Amino acid sequence: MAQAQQKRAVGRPREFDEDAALESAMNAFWEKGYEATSLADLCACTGLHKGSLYQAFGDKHTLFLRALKNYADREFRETAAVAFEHESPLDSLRAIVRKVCSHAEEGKGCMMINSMVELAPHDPDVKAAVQAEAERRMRVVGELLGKAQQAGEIRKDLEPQKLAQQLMIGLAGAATLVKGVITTPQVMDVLDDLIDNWT
Amino acid sequence: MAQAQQKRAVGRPREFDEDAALESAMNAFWEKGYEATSLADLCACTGLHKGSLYQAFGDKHTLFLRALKNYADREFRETAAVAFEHESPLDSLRAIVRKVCSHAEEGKGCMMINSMVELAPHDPDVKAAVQAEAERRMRVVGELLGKAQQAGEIRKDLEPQKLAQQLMIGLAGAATLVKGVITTPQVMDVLDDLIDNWT
DNA sequence: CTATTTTATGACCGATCGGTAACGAATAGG
DNA sequence: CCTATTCGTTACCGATCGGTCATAAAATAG
Repeated sequence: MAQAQQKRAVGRPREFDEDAALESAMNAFWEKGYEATSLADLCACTGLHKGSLYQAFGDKHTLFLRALKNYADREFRETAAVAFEHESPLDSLRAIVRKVCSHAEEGKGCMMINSMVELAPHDPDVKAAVQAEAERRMRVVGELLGKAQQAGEIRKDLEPQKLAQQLMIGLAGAATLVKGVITTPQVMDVLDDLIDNWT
Repeated sequence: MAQAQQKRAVGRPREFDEDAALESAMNAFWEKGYEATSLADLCACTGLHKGSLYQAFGDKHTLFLRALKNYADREFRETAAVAFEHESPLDSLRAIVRKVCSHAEEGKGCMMINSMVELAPHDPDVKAAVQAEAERRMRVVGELLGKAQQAGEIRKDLEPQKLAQQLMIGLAGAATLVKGVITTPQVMDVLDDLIDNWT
């Protein structure tokens, strides 16, 4: 395993950036959902042709799974980064809430939630991906809640596990309701109040 | 305007029950969403043919709006009924939570939430319907919260409006997460804890 | 009876769906 | 140079999409 940067391809080289194409596809799926995004849409937003898409990513379903994974990883990375910019665990939790809410732009919501609602009950692959991501986030949030409790920032009579579930449900509801019935600032306010109940 | 029960139709009489057909279509949309439910699916679950469907309900989009309205009205009716079986406003709220959670069966969720996530950002009609329904529910929940506060069942330092928003977000999150990452009993438990924080 | 109106049925429509095959262009190894 | 291999492009595939239409059946009105 010599070099990873200069991939010594044998045939004709790629003329497009695979990551950029994946990013475009991800945004299309994020905005319109799986069923409503056609191959024509994907070709339009990536600038590629069907053949290239298939050769690079496989069929629509496979491409969607990669896009979803890409979304999950990037959001997790960014959220974790934000979380550890603060000394106080509680401040980190509040920062996470703000980050997630601001990321769930109005009209787009959270791709994870969107996919869970649209596909999870009928698509085992999506369900597994969503469950894995939820578990990962629950772990991080649970740890932070434990630390916050240990630091005396949260009442000791509350179970961290329950609080983590409460927060996850709150975030999920937020990502849902921003799609039509409530504004992002409002939802942040409500979640802040929710956390206030724990102090 | 004589009689409503015996409709004196001039031509050939309907051979199917319109309400039953609407109910079947509603369940199909509820379970699979708008895009993923084809006309063929609707014909299969109603037992009708395309032509009959069109003549009775108009196109797919119109039928969906009627199904959504039907869902909203029935759920609202049932929820309101459950709410007023209790003397205590707080008990009514808890009953509403249980009702909504149990109605949002695992794998199907809540049709209102499903539609909001899938369509609200791109479909003005659905957005309006969802907003109207959210407003209606907020009103009921807000009233109950006010009464509960007045009855001393909820702390007086909390704003009913905020609590109503918290509950709506919680219910939305619940209806979302039951589709893959959490069970109905768990979600009920968490929402009960949420309300406990208010007492 | 005939005429009219409404329904049920199935054939049919163009458009679009996701996916594939064929072929020329561009690179590397020899 | 030639060959092998990969990529970009285009044409094409059958299936399905939502939606319409012609026609026959079933009722009432006269």
